[in-house]
Amino acid sequence: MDLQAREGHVEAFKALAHLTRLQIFFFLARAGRELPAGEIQAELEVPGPTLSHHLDLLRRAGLVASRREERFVYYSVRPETVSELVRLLTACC
Amino acid sequence: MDLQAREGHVEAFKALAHLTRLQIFFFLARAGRELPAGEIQAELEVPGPTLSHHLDLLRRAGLVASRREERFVYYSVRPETVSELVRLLTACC
DNA sequence: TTCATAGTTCAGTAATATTCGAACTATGAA
DNA sequence: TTCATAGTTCGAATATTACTGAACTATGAA
Repeated sequence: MDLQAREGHVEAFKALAHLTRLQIFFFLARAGRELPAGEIQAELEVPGPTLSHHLDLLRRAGLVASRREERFVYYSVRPETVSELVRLLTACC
Repeated sequence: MDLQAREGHVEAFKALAHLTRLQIFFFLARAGRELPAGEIQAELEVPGPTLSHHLDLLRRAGLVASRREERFVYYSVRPETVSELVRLLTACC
């Protein structure tokens, strides 16, 4: 196991290092399906621009995927990235 | 699995969300034993106060333990905290 | 004592992140 | 067209983190 700190890992941990973003991420994970941004907003009661910013950060970190369909933008977790973090942390201990 | 975002998880992810700290953490993990601060400093070539600051953050997040013995302060990873993160992330996907 | 070593705390500055109103883009319906 | 809905981008204020030289504490050796 290589156990090397890479910039990508830092970005992923950064994305999870904020309560609102962690809540967004877990809400998506619990849902087990893609959700439109508006449904996340209704759950977390955060202003639109703030939510958009957090979703963008999660997306750039590779933790969620986004897809536009008609008037909605659907977000979903990307399990591969999560697995990579699990693999990394499991290699530690 | 509860999959609830708690402040403690945020703190742990924050601690890992920085390249130097991730390097410190992995260096300790690879060592597989406690190391004095000076040995970490020799490896990472970071100024003393900066290293001290990062170690303090990792310690407050529960990711490492510290112990003074004579003139040295020994740091080691706390596997329980890492396991908790793994449990959390595994519950996602 | 005095000195050297190991590490931390202080304090000021620089850099990054967060927040969210206002303005914008995109899509579909009337 | 015109309007409403869904969401993003901009911009500027605020807040938080990061960095590190200087000064400090703690321990052991001479």
